[in-house]
Amino acid sequence: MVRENKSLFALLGVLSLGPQSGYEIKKLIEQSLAHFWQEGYGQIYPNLKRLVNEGFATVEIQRQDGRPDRKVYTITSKGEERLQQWLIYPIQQLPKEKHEILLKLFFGKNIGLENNLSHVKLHKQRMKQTLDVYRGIETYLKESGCDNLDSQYQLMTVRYGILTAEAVLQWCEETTDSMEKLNSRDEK
Amino acid sequence: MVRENKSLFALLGVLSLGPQSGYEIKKLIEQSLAHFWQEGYGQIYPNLKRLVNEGFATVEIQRQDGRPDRKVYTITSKGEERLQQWLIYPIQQLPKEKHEILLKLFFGKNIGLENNLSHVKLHKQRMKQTLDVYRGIETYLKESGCDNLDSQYQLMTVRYGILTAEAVLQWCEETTDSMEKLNSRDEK
DNA sequence: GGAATCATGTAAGTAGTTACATGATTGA
DNA sequence: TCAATCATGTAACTACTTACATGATTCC
Repeated sequence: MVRENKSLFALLGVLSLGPQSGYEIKKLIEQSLAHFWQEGYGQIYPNLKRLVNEGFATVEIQRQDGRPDRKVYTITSKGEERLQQWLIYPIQQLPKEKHEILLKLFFGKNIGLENNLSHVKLHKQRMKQTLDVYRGIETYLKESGCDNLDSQYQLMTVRYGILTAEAVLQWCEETTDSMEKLNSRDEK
Repeated sequence: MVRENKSLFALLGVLSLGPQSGYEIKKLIEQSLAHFWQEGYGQIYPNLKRLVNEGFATVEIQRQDGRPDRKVYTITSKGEERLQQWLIYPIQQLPKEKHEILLKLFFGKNIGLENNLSHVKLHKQRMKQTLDVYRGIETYLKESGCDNLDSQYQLMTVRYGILTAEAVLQWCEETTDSMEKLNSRDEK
């Protein structure tokens, strides 16, 4: 089976929003896709080169005074077709996830309860912050872009982040309770 | 920053449950850790070798008639110490997730609504099946191991799977609704 | 007869991360 | 003066996936 390079499609997708440089693409991914996708420069620059080689994008070098040159990438119609093809193609698998906290908890018996508890507490704290960020984005998208189709789709991805983050917070509370019960049972 | 090889700790963790062969470790991971962790043979066998080289485990070759030899790995006390050290060490980051479905949805404007809708429907169907599996495991763990500490920790990891899967199903319904509203708005 | 299970492993390729290199400008 | 931002990229390394190789046994 030939593995498709998903980074390539992430880049094509971003370019479908408008011509941009590698640097701008990175920022956009960090700001808008971060909760479900991430790319480093080590992936972005070589893959942009590849997109141009294969005719899915074109480059134009822009001189700037005082600042480094920019290389602005534009999606071609061939690139748009390829993107649409991929967007329509059904997803083959549920994503494979790696959760360090669950790996540690699974083997929790090997260490004291307080140590396990502190992993959960830290996770909860981080999750709360993340949720706040998502809620901010949700509010912004609801206010600004009711009529904008792109905003509607972006809202759906943010809602995913919110609903799952809330579930994780609920799990943190439930798990804290379970651990405290285990603790009081031990003391007897 | 030195990256820690988490596969090594997953293997040490499994070995902390009892001596096992690479083949058995793979099965155990598929059965019990699958929803938050996965390892292929390409990771397992070379890493087991490494564990032995570094004194975290020992090997014993068991001859079997009619069947291939087994290499049974046993965790050493040095390995147990290393595992505990890692188990206690705080997690540095929330996991970075890559959700193909959200990546596709984010760029959903490029294709027709029905195409986006079918991604969500397929996802919902798969998620329902996954949830059923988790609920089965939950029931089993609750019945069998109330007194067993390992079961208690395993239950916490399964609960994570259940709560997040339920949230995702909720999201699927919400998203289906949103899309149908967009559709009827378009028709006007 | 054919598929699945038991059991070990390697090779080759793809993906992803981190650190390094450069250097001007802007803002606190 | 120090950090951040703008802007591009590579090299080295680590992680991960897939396919290949072997071969007996057991179950349908």
